[in-house]
Amino acid sequence: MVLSKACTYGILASLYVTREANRSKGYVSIGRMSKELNISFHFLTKILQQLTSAGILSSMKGPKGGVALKRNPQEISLVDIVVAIDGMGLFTDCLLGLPGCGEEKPCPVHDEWAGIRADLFHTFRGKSLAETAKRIDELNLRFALPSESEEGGKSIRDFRNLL
Amino acid sequence: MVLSKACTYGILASLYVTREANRSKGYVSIGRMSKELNISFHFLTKILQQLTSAGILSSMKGPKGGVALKRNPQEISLVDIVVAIDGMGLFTDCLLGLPGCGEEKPCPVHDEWAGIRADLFHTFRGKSLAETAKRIDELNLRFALPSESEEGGKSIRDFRNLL
DNA sequence: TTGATTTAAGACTCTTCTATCTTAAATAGA
DNA sequence: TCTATTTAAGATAGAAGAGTCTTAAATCAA
Ligand code: SF4
Ligand code: SF4
Repeated sequence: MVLSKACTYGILASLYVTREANRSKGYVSIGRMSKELNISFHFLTKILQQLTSAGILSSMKGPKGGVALKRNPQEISLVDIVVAIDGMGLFTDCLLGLPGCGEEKPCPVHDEWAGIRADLFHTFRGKSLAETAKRIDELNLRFALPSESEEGGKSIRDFRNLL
Repeated sequence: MVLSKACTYGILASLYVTREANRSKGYVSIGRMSKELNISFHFLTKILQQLTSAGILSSMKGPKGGVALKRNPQEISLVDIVVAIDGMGLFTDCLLGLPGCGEEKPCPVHDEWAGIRADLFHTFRGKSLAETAKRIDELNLRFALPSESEEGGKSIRDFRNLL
């Protein structure tokens, strides 16, 4: 998997918080978020703690507590979330996992992977929480996991449109 | 990690076999290969078994036994190795891991990821074992893991050249 | 102040990936 | 045929990721 589950959930949760912030002031309840996104409450809590200690979210305990964006959602990019949870590895590691990766002694797929890797980085870096959340509303995109009942859907794995 | 360790090793081993095939006829010893690539013998054996049952390699037991390419190395692409070991997931799965991924109900990063995913596929698909092995010789590229002694090198993780 | 609510933190379980070890089967060569 | 060599196959173990559970600490409201 390219992104860890934790990272995926972190992105979805960040977008959720961004949208809620547009609707009402105050902190967003993790319990409510976990229900709406179909993510395990305790697992989600752990992930959000990472984002909190990374300075992306702030949190508050007690009734009316929860998490909130610490900075302006236009200034937070998806790469911030990814790095906070999965680290920079995706954007810096060798595709073949060879230590000492680099221009001096590249492996056979270096040039191509370096380009794709940079694409990935720039894609995530160019997407702020604010505009991504906005696009969700405009285009009615999905960003929650499927509920137990609609699990039947499975992934569409269409090999042909890649050719 | 984008590719599993097993898949990485499978690619390196395939390239090794391809190069050996240019030098001498017959089967390539897994024991010798594991030493030169610095990959655990038993683990490598298991991976090569996958490639054998996938029809990419043929194998022979006993003295002078080993593995050999079953088809012409110009007709085997890196995507064949990846798919045989890691499956098609990398080229078909959602980046966010949402089931039901697709055009009908895409997630917020669909368009970008679909493009990058396709790039990855075409890159691997466009690289045959033959030409990749050739490029290794021409450009003196690396394709083995570092030995225990040169482990010091570590990965170069230069954040800046991505910006 | 008291109690209900909510996040924080850490221990714990479960699964998957990585790697190792043992035994069996096949082959070449003496 | 007999023996050494080499891959095949399955059991086992270790590490990391994913997910759960319990207890503690902070906060609000009555
Ligand atoms: S392609 Fe470049 S970055 Fe990837 S493993 Fe090879 S040397 Fe490293
Ligand atoms: S970007 Fe497309 S492929 Fe990736 S998770 Fe979203 S819908 Fe699925």
